Amino acid sequence: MTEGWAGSGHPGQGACVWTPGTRNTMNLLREVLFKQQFGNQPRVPAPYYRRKTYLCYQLKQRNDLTLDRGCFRNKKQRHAEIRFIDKINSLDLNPSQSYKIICYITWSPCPNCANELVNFITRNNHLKLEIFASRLYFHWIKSFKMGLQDLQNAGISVAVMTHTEFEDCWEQFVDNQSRPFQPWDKLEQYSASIRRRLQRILTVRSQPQSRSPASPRLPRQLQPPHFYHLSSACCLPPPTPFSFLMTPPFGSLSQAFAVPSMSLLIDPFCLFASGLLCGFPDGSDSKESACNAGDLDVIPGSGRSPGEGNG
DNA sequence: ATTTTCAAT
Ligand SMILES: [Zn+2]
Repeated sequence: MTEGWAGSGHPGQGACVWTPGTRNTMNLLREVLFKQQFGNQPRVPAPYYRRKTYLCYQLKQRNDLTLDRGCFRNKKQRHAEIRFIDKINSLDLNPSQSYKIICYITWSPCPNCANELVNFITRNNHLKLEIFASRLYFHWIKSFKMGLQDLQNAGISVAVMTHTEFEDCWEQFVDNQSRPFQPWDKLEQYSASIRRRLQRILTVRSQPQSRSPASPRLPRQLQPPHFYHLSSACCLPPPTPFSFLMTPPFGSLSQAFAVPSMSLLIDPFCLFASGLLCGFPDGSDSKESACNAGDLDVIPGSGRSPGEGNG
């Protein structure tokens, strides 16, 4: 029985499974697909294509023996991370044995998936999960940043893919024709920039009110609740940051559940800097990303129109 | 130096 990429048609549409002991029947990623989807360029190189989410995982024993590996893409609304969790759960791993799972993912997890991953790893203390993301998914939106923080607070290591991880991914998951990994232009430079951005996100800023020097970091149980768990719709990124300004009524979204406020979903500073809005009463996330321009902290829409860069 | 990103047409 060959369990290959599920889904409609071409490889890369669904999941692939590799079983130890047998021949490697896992459908490998094609080289172009790997470079297109795992590429960490800040913008998609021309000609345009859409960068989707691919998750490649390696399940390892304590002695570094790989027990399982596979690659997932989302299936409609079912994100790759959820399919990955389902897959690991289906393996019925021995709870008294410890495992390590390495994940290479093109986009970092959304808030809902981060929440599910936290629940998953909390229920499975014998698993050590390491996530390497090539790019940060909506990294300027507060709920997405909090999701990444939650991952780390739950003991899940979150890092940005470097040459080492790209190379390992190339060797483990790509139909590489036995050729060595050849990095694309400025791979390390892009990786370093994204890593700096992730560092800023994962660095818990001290609360302006609580200045107790004895408690540098609150335990997870005492941290304020987040909003993304109310509905998966909360983690849906707005099509454009200001799309809600253009839709006359808020419509079904606000009726379905109590959205605290749109300002909670978007970095206030992003809107503030855009000049469209000003005077947020809750300046919890203001001041951030004002400096460090030239990194990923640059404010979208604050400069000239995109696509009109250097010339 | 930098976004349009687990689409929907
Ligand atoms: Zn997700």
